[in-house]
Amino acid sequence: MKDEVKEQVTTIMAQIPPGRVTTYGTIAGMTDGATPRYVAWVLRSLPSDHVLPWFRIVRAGGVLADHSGAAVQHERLRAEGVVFDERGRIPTHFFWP
DNA sequence: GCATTGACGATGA
DNA sequence: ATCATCGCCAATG
Repeated sequence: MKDEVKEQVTTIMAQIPPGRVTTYGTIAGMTDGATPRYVAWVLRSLPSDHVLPWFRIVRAGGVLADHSGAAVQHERLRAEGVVFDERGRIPTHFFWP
């Protein structure tokens, strides 16, 4: 059921350790039947008062996702201790799992 | 029910 | 290395 998958996505998102990031494809692979697009849709559809670390989810290769809050996300990750290289990418060292 | 869109990913030029 | 295209799947109009 899709609600189950959405719950899996939110659960995995909440399990991301601080100072680490993960990708849409990774979450999609952990869940059953989810796709990166679906994960993205879940994040976008989250309510305003969510407490999930949505800013820890980036695109494949460690590139920030294309959304309006990318700058905020960058700032948040920087506050978490994540380091971006000069090309705006996150080293694989910060990837989770 | 069909067409468009989207916080993506992989592949090819 | 960058840019362009296709594929995926679900939601929305």
